[in-house]
Amino acid sequence: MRTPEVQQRIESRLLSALRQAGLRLTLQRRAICRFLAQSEDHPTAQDIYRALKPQYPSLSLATVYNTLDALVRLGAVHRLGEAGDDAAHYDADISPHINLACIRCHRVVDFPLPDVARLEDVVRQASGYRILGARMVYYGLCPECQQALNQEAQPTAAASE
Amino acid sequence: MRTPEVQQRIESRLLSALRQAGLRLTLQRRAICRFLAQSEDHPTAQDIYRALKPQYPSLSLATVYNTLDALVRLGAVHRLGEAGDDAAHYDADISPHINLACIRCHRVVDFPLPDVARLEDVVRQASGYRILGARMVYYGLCPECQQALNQEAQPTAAASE
DNA sequence: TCCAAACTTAGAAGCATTCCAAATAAGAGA
DNA sequence: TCTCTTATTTGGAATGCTTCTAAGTTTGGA
Repeated sequence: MRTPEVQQRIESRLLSALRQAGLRLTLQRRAICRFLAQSEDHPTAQDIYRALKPQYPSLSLATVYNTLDALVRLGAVHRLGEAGDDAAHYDADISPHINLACIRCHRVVDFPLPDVARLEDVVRQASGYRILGARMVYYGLCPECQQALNQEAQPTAAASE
Repeated sequence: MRTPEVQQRIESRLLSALRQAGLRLTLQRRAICRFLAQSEDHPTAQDIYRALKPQYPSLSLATVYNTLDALVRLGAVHRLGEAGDDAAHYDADISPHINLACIRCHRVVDFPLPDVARLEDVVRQASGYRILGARMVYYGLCPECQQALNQEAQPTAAASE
């Protein structure tokens, strides 16, 4: 559960990014930023659209894509492509943290990341990049999928229980 | 430039992964694995298809997708979604390394990663994941795009040169 | 050599994402 | 507060990546 303080901080950061880029803070953009700040998982454009449509009946899917695109271009939001489903997922938490991506069930869960400040400095100086955000991705099998794979391999032993 | 030894190692690893999974090593799959092992950048399915079509005229795009999907499911290849263009990119180098993703020009370049073995152990033990590969993603602006943005901001100063 | 299962192929279908033109709303200035 | 300019929203069409399907082909074992 993301604490209200964290939500508030993320929402403010997203709105600031839009404002500083000279973009207008429309009702729709505010709603999308608020939703991104609140959601713990990594929603797709469709997820956001479906969640906000009831409260904002005029909302268009194109607007969701436009806003997400603007936020990604500003570096305020990350676009994730590890999920096996074809839709892009978005993450408003751009602080260095680990994403654990299961290659079987395609879930992507967060994991706190120990200090990487030094690493970031090394990369910044050697590459010349202006670094806006970071993300460590480990690909693997989550505990549930490891168990499921074991049961698939020996189905009789488990079934005779 | 990827050294021939590295190419060979990657190609062998991909073929082994397919073999160990009980999948057949067809001519097409061998060609796709070889191409993945050789390409330094992060090709899309289309890139692979176009590159191999001349030499394998019967090759189908569906086969490319099937093979890539199999390799991703086996954890032998990573699917990247940071590129802003809509197609998924694939990376056969699953050793821990940094991807520098420019949010403006969408290029994704590799960067060698200092030792993260300790970090990986911490994550493995705390999460229960079976970790198959890792990738650090820094989002930011590459040197060229920083320069381009500066010129856009002060076009007259540069033009009066 | 023969067979069953796995694989490839081409094209159709599905769906995420982008594009477009008309309608609307934000924000600056009077 | 009112007006105006311009960015933005909207819905639907278009694009293009990816998946699906059925038929033909190939693989590897017996």
